[in-house]
Amino acid sequence: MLGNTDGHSWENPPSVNELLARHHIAPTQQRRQIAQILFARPQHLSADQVLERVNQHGAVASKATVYNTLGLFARKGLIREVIVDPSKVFYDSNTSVHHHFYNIDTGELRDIHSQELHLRGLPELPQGMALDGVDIIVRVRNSD
Amino acid sequence: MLGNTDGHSWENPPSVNELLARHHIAPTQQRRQIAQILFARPQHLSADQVLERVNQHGAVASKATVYNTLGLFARKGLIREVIVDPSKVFYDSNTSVHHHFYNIDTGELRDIHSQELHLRGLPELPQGMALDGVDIIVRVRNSD
DNA sequence: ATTGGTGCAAAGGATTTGCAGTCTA
DNA sequence: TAGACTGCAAATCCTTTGCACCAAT
Repeated sequence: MLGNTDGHSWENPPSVNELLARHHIAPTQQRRQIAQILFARPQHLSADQVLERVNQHGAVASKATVYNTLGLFARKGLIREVIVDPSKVFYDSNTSVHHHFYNIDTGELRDIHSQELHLRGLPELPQGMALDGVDIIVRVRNSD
Repeated sequence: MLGNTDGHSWENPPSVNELLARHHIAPTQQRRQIAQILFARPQHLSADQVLERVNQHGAVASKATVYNTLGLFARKGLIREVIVDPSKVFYDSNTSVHHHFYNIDTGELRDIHSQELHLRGLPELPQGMALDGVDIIVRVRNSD
């Protein structure tokens, strides 16, 4: 795979500055740092985890800024919100089309590549509605 | 359709007492009332909406009891939790296999019948995991 | 008597908000 | 200097918990 839908390749990732520019987001210190963490590799992080990591080596961003930034990135299409757990939102730095395994025992989230799972027959949308996205979540639990 | 997976038909619904008995749930006043509301028809309700409706004609159940009861019903398989909105859980009184449209503008949740949408190639589950369920959420927004 | 169920209020946790201070063009 | 961004603390909202009371076996 050389790239994804509206994005970049993970093999040869653009700089964070370029990423932010591409999505029309003003590059501030904390936005760059947060993007740095998110786009180090495809991953699923909660706001709390991002907050923790961004401040791991000294204070960089406040809680409010992390929430604001993640919300902004999601609205701008840089990252994807994954809603699988009522208690917190995950942010997925991989925006290519794919789906998820969610382990309800451990809270672990794993990708399902889009080739592994296909939908047949998306029903027509109700009047006056536009498609925003399709989420497929395969919930699993530990079988022991 | 005469019935659904582990359940009952909506054309000829069993009494709430029978429903509770079938799922090994002790029939108390408030559980009966809550079931009454949920199973009046297939629908999607938040805990708050259930609380509101159950107490519409005089106090019947407290907030804690509504939450406890909905959690219990979900664990026992009487209803299905639908997680589409980070801010609240919906409870679906229709437990037959089906999926959902979710309007991110209005918060409205609508069924997609399982015949309208099929999955091809459920990937094999990771080691030591058992399938719990598959949720498909088609997110839509108002196109105006 | 013991077990389970309920109600109330308080606690909890994730997220948002208000607002003052900062930065940058 | 205006407009955008940040930080802190307080506020909010949904949900869970602790604990005393009540009901049924």
